[in-house]
Amino acid sequence: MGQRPLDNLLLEALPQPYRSSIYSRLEEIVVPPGTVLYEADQIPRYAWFIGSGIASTMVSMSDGRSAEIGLWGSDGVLPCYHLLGGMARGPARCVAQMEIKAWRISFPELQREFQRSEAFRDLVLRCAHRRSLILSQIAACNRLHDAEQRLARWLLTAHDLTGTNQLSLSQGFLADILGSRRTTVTLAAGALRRRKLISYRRGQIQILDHARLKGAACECYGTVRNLFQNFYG
Amino acid sequence: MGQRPLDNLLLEALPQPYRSSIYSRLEEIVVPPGTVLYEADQIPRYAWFIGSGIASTMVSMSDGRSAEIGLWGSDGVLPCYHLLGGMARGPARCVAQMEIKAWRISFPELQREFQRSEAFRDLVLRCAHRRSLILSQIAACNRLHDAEQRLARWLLTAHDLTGTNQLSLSQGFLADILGSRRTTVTLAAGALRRRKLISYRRGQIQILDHARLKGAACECYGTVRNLFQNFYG
DNA sequence: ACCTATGTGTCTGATAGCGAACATAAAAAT
DNA sequence: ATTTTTATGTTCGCTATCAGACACATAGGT
Repeated sequence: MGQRPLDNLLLEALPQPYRSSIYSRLEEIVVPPGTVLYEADQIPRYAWFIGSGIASTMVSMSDGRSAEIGLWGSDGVLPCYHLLGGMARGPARCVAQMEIKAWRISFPELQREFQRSEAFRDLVLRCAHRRSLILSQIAACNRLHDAEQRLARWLLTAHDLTGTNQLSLSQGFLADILGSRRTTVTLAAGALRRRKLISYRRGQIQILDHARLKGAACECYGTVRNLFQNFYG
Repeated sequence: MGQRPLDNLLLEALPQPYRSSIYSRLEEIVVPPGTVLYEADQIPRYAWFIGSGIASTMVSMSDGRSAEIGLWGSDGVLPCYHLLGGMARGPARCVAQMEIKAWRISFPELQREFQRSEAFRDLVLRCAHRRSLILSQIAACNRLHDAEQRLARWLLTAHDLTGTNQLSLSQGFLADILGSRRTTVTLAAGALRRRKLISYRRGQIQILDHARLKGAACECYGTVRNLFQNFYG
């Protein structure tokens, strides 16, 4: 298992010496779980390159209900869509789901870098490309699959992005992520625990059996995992 | 009401004389409803600039169920995500929902144009940007809103993209689009008809009262409509 | 006029999830 | 040690949707 290395795949894919010149302009920062990396409907202040930890992009409705539309780890840059062009406001906000170590930079400055450097732009475009395809799959998954399948998918993806089987998340937060009620998550998690695929206690979830948990997840887990492969290869 | 003009907003936003040189390399074509513009998991043969009509991008699961993840009219280029870079296979296929008049071009040729021309690339990036934001909203909508709200949203969006109140679609196809069962669509459509917001008969749906239909739709209609505004402005 | 495809209405029973309430338990704060 | 906050377990009735079946209506082809 072990923690992922503190690398960001996009930054590491940049050619030298350009990579070093970028790093020198980045601010290394550690933020606690719950930190909002950027807000919905606002121009983002910073762009973030995650080194370790995960963050969720979430869309909230006016009645307060919400659903996760993307889970981000140490690949890519956030918010990558907003770098592409035009007005930079979107319906999603981004929240750290655990302690995150990241490099950050003023968003307008990174927009200028996107215009200036073809090497950097190409990597951002690859990131946006993959992420759009992943989002496509998740959009359909949100409609077609039930809470237990989506919970299993989410746990496996979170494991892949963090390298740990131990996730610190309450069922209430998982309900926001999955776009379901807390009681629905409790039932789904209880069903997975009864089958000994996971265990949990008060905000700590542990994956016990990856192979069988994959069987409980919808096909979207595998589809998305394939899209994550060779992100910049 | 009346039909939309036979223009593609992206093409029309190109500066002259470059625009004319692009047009000269495009093939003008009319395709019937049901035509697949590109398949899932395959490298697309053509890129399409729609002039009139609408097409749906759909994701299908292995059990045969499917959901629409995007509705495309005379803005933009399809498949815009695949132009961004890297491997060009995605989980979505694209189907014409009515007769489409479009300009098409070999996909690899348009990829080269994307690399070559900054003016063209900028417009594609704006398209991909807006579309990613719209897709984000739809991904959450698919999870959080019921069939009747989503049906109302879809009908209004289809109207906005085609300029007509008369849509030729069976409830069976609407079920595929909305990711629901045909009987669920029948119930939702029946409820809207009882309130005199729409009328329909055998594959023909008509919007009767836009204002009140908007009231029956979820907030996602307005959110997405705002994102469509000033696409290239 | 007939047949056939397809679209629609409408039943069933079954299930997933909602929405709200309440009890318990564990951690955190004082 | 006590209080407060938060997380989880569990109940209830209710609704939306599923899954399957069948009847009927309509449009198109012959």
